[in-house]
Amino acid sequence: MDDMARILITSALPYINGIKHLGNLVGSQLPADLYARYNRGRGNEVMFLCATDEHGTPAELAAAKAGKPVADYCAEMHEVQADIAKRFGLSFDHYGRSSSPQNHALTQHFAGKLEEAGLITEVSEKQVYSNADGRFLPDRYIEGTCPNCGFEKARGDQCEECTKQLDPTDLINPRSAISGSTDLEVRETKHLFLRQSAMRDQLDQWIDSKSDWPVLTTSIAKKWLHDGDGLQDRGITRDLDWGIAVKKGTEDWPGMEGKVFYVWFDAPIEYIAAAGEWAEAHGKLDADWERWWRTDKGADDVKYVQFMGKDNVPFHTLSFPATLLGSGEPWKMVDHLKSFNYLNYDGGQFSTSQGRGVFMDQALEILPSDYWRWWLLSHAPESSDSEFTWENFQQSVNKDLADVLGNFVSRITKFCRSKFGEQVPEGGAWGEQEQALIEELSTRIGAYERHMEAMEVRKSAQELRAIWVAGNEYLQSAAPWSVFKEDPERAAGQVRLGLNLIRLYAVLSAPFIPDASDRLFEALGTEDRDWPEDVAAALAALPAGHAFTVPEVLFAKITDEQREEWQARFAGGRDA
RNA sequence: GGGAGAUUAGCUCAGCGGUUAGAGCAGAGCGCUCAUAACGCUUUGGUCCAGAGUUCGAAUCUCUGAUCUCCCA
Repeated sequence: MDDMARILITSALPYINGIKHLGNLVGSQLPADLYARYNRGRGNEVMFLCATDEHGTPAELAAAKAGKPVADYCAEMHEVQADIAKRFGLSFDHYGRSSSPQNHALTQHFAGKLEEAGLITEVSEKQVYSNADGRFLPDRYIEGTCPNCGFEKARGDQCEECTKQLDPTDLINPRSAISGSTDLEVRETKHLFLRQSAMRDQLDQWIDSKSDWPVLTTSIAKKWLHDGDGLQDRGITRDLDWGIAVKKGTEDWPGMEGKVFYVWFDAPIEYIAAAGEWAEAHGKLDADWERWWRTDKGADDVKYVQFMGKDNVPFHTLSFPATLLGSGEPWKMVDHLKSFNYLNYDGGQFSTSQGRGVFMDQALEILPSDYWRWWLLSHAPESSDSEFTWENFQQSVNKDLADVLGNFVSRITKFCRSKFGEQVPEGGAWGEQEQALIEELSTRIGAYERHMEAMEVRKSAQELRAIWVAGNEYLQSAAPWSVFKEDPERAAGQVRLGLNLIRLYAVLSAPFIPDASDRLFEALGTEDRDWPEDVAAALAALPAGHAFTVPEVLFAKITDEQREEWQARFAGGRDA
């Protein structure tokens, strides 16, 4: 076996204002978890990090709507999201918060380093201030009549009716989208900009060095780098209360009093800060997290993989790298970047605002997480958008989980119990059929490993399913229920192999369906979760005489009645 | 307005220059009876969005167009 590899995995940070839907889940956190669990299963050292993204105007508004101080609101919502993530089996080593002290310090540190490197400029801007709200309003929180088409609810950044891009000052009868107040004025305010334009060549070279990235990813980055005037500088501060105070490291930043960093700047830095939070939570030293993130402190042999939705690619290929490279410090940069398309819901989009589709908490109310994990991962939107329909969900889950895998476990354990009792029977030797099975499994497991390592999620699922099917094919052709009548000893050997197949399946399936896998290990009375480097040896792991119990139904089927009920319930309008 | 992706069997998708285009599900037939009316075997089913071009040869490359989705302006 190869030396143990070290894998750093991050998934895009979910925003704090509400529970995410299944489309969000399958776009980053779930495949990241699959990859993390697989690598742990292979014996690699894994650091899997995620966090809630908590700053910005939407969080403030959501808190105000809930009638709570924003810090309290975020703290509560973080707990809610962390709890749901845990119940979905997302195996983060740490699930942090972008509002953590670690992220405050690190964000201010990066800003200071970028300033030292001459990559920060101060720009004076005119922004709309609402006297009634007592705050500056981001462009999209100003509403008015579109000067182009007359649409009355145009936003300050764009008219959704005629798609014309607008400046807030273009609007006729502008008003605050928050309070409706028309008592608005334009005020001068100063902001810091990150000079991404000055880093274009450096970023370009870095992208060029990633020859193994998908064209989809590099072409998006290249377009941003070279289109028009090239990569634009971006504001990294805002006039808000909720956020990370603008400082140069630990020192004040003259002229920036009362301002905070813009959420896009501090959010990706939380990937790193989350490792710091992990260290604190586990009583570790700084060196323990720095060996994942600082190439001068041990991270030079780390493989770093990011998971995200396609819309997040520019941030991860340009903005965040600009921060890291610009600091002049030896931070670990991403090695592989896996992005996903969108999952649609029954002929339309999942919609958080309209409550259309299934949200993570609702999903767990109606079925265990493994059902969702299996369907979502085996239908992950990798090459294009994919679609969730209840019919497809019911069919796939019933066939794959209940019939192919669940029933396999059931038939072999129950047959053994009735003929040999609840322990692994002894006697019998492997013949041609068994050798053929071992060969097929070896080939298929090899393919499964290659797909997993390439992060080909759907193909991995297909191969795993084929591995389950191989067990049914073997049983069918070996037919121990017939053999038993003439040659009980030979049947015993076949059953012993079948029971060992269950353990093998529990090991291989754990990344997809961890809870079911745990139940199988429990029923088999073993904690031997070693990856099958040698299939023949793995199929002898449970020796004759080893006691087991027949597990309860592993996956109950989804009935037509259930499907119809859920279909109606989730058609639109999250029950408020 | 610019860019990207998609369009292959009823459904969900592989295949991305080389024999008669594949898988799973659904449909049909047969077998088995250990099992969650489960499993196995066989099988029906396709102008590979349209048109033009390159090539000895195209689902696969090029161009044009259509439809859908997303991103950017």
